[in-house]
Amino acid sequence: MEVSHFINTIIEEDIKSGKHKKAITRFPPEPNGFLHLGHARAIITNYMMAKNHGGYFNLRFDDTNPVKEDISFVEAIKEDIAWLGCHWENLFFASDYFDEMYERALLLIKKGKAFVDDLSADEIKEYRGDLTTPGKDSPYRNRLIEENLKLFIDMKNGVYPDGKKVLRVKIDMTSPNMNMRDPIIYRIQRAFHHNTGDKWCIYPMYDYAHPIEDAIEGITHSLCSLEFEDHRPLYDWVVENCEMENVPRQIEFGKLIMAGKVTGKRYIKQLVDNNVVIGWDDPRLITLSGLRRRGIPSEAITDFIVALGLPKSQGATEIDMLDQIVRDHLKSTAPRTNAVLDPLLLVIDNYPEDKVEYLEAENNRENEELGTRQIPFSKYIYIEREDFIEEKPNKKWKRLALGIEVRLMHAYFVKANSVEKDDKGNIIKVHCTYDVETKSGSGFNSRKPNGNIHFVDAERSKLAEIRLFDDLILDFENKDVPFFDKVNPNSLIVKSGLVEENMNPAEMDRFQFTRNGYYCVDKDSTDEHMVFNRIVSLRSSYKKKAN
RNA sequence: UGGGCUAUGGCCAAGUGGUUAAGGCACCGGACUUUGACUCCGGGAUCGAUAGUUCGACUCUAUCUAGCCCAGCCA
Repeated sequence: MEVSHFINTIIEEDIKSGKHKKAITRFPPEPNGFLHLGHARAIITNYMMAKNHGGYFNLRFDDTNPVKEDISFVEAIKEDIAWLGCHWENLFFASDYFDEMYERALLLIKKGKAFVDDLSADEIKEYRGDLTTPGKDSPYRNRLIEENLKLFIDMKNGVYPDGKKVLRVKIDMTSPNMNMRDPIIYRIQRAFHHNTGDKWCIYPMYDYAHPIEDAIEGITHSLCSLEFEDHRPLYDWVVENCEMENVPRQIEFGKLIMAGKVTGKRYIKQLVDNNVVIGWDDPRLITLSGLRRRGIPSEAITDFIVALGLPKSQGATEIDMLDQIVRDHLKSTAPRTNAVLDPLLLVIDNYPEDKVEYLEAENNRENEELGTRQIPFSKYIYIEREDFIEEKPNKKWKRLALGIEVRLMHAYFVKANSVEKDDKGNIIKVHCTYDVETKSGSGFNSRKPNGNIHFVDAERSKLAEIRLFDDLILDFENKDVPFFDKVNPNSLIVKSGLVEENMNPAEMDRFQFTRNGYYCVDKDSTDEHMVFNRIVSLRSSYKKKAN
């Protein structure tokens, strides 16, 4: 796929100048949570940059902090990335490189570039200064190399308790860039690591580990988000001072933010823990697993990411943009089928009592390859309640009303004559007559119907659970209201609807419910109890005109 | 208040000194229509502000304003 943005330009120049023969990239998630739409930008960008420039892309789990990570996320992340179609050449773990990182740290000490600091966490914070005040050197900064070497080895060998000492690098305590004020590169942390077990009690910090990981793997372009811009000088410092053979280049791009959508891990976790959503893969979430479960095609996500480009500006993209791309993907691939979410019985008084006709209906007018199906039609059918009104309200009304004639798609014209109501005045039945002359496909065109509506045969249809989704959080930007008070109580609407009797879908099958929207079979669905998720509704100018 | 980054129509976003300032989403008209869908046609910005440089600036300079990021032994 063609892409054009500043990073692509940089890579092309590096190849043209001979600096690199190809691009090697990586996606380095920390296995501490689920991936969401925002991550898709990083994944797809890294993947495509490598693929488009003769190279390859690695998946590397950045597992340098065992207390925050969990192996269970590793499989979930792999599944999400595979789903996006971004094939990784190698699967690595930062922990694979712990030995080499340790050796490089020894090298820094020997070069007089790193020292063991005995200051407490609070003291280190105090010595660091703040945004406007320069920091000052630690009193331990000038220890002898031999002493630093011994101390660091002792740290590694478990001589000291957690937090007692750290290894820091000597740069500049007065730097305006906080990251350069003698950053800590190793801390003591007795925690079981999913990969290295209890082998280590010291773990490298991100700023030290990441550039080494990239260099070891021969990454040419290390793409990450904007908040790491301030870390780039340190990244370069580590690569240089650790004397890494390969010199990767870090380039930052803007994060993808979706307007009105929750992406913060702690917020999603709270929603999950409080059963506001049914899990990390709830279709209302924009986690990749949620989008997948909802039925969004992964190709639509790729197209969406590419369409957005790769800006450094900050803004929130509206979900409508993704929705429209999803519709574009589904319109020619999803078979049409009729479903009635809110049934109203329609009795065709002049149709024979026991007669059943099977009418041919194309599965997709835009894609004949999807073929046709036979749909049953009889005296008793269900239509959508909102497709009938007693009195036609205005000339715009293109549905059924008393005295008005519409076409039942693929069947006949029917004219409504009377209604039956219950005690409360609710319409429970509409009586109509049909015109046999108007059968679909007969070529009849001597008069036009007032509209076209769909239906489902009353007896020959199946019940199904249909889930509709709305915004999970209302008034998202309002900071005055606590997060949980903004949860939309109606973000999930469950309908008991009727679908065609021939409906017998497999998991993840997608359909267009005629005149309504695109739906996907949910993982909760069984043969006895079908469950559909609305992926996205059809566009509609109806409600807008009505108002 | 120090440093880094960003600022183009309601939203996203092209554009790197000379274009009527791309495109998508959304919105508003209209055509077509056995999905009020699809498709098609039409509609809107002088580019955060100000002052400069220049024959000419969204593109260069200066100042200002606004937003985001940084003071974890997180990543």
